[in-house]
Amino acid sequence: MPELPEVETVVRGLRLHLPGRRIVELRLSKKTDFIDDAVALGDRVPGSLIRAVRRHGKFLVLDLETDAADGTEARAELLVIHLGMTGQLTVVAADTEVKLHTHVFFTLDDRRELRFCDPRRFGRMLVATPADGEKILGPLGADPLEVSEADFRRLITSRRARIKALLLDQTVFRGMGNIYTDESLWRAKIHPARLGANLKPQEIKKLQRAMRAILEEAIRLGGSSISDYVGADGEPGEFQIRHRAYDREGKKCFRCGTKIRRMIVAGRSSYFCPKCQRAPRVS
DNA sequence: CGTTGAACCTGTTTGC
DNA sequence: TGCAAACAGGTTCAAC
Repeated sequence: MPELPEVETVVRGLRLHLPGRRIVELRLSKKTDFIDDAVALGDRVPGSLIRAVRRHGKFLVLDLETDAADGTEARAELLVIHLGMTGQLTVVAADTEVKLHTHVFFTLDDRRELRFCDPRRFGRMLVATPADGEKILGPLGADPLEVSEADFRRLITSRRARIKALLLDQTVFRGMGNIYTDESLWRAKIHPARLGANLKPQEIKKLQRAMRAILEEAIRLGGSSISDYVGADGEPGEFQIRHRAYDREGKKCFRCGTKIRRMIVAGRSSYFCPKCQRAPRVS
C-alpha cells in the first residue's frame, strides 16, 4: 500500500513526536518473521535515543544513538522499516487499545508508544549499523522528486523494459508503486506497456513533470487510503479521491470519457485509458 | 537482459 | 445464503 507519498506522510507525522525521545523498552508479538534479526533488535534498540526520522524511497529510517553499555562512546545505529502492503506505524498513548496484528511496541520515555501493525507481515524491520544500512538503502535508485532532467531521461532510455516495469523497479527510481505509476502514466498519456527506450523526448519530459506533480499533490493530501493506510497519528489520506486511473476499470476517463481498462503489465494490475494512452504496436 | 508466475500472509470483495 | 475464487498499496526468486 504505502508508496512514496504515504511513507513521506508517516515520516512527517513521526517527526512531530520522535526526535529527542528515548526508546525505553521493546515488546514483540509472537509473529516476528518480518524482522531480520529479532534478537538483535531487542538487544540494541532499548535505551537508544531517536535523533532523526527520514525516508529513503519506501523505507523509513530512524537514526538512533546508542550509549555503549560500559563506556562513554555513543554509537550510531539505524532502525530501518518498510511498511510492505499493510504496515502501519503510529504513535499513541501507552494505554490505547491494541489493534489486531500489532507486532512491535516501542515504549517511549514520554508514556507513549510507537507501534507497528501489519496484518500481512509483508513489511520489514531491522536494526543496522550505518554500514549495514547502506547495503539495503544503497542500491535504491533516484528519488523521483529530485532527479535531474538529464538523469531521468538516461534512466528511462538506457534500458529495454516496459515503462511500467521501469517505474516500479526500486533500483531505477525509489518510491514509485502501483498507484502513482498508473496515475503518472495516465497524466502523461503514456501506455504502460510502451518500452522506456521508445519514448520520445517530449513524452519523457511530460512523464517527469506528471510524476512530480502527482507525488507532490499526494503528499499534500496525506497520501492515498484504500483500506489500511493511515499516517503516524492514525489519520487516513485523501488523495484516493483524486485518482484518475487506478482502480477505475469501466469508469469514464476524466479527459475523454472512454472507459478505463485494466490489464496486467509487469505482473501488476494496470489501469489506463485506451484512447489517451495509445498501445505500442509491437509487444 | 527482461518477463512471467509463484511465494510470502491475512482480509475483503466478487461471482456463481 | 454460502462457499470459493480473485484480488489487494510490495518484494524476491526461480525458470525460461
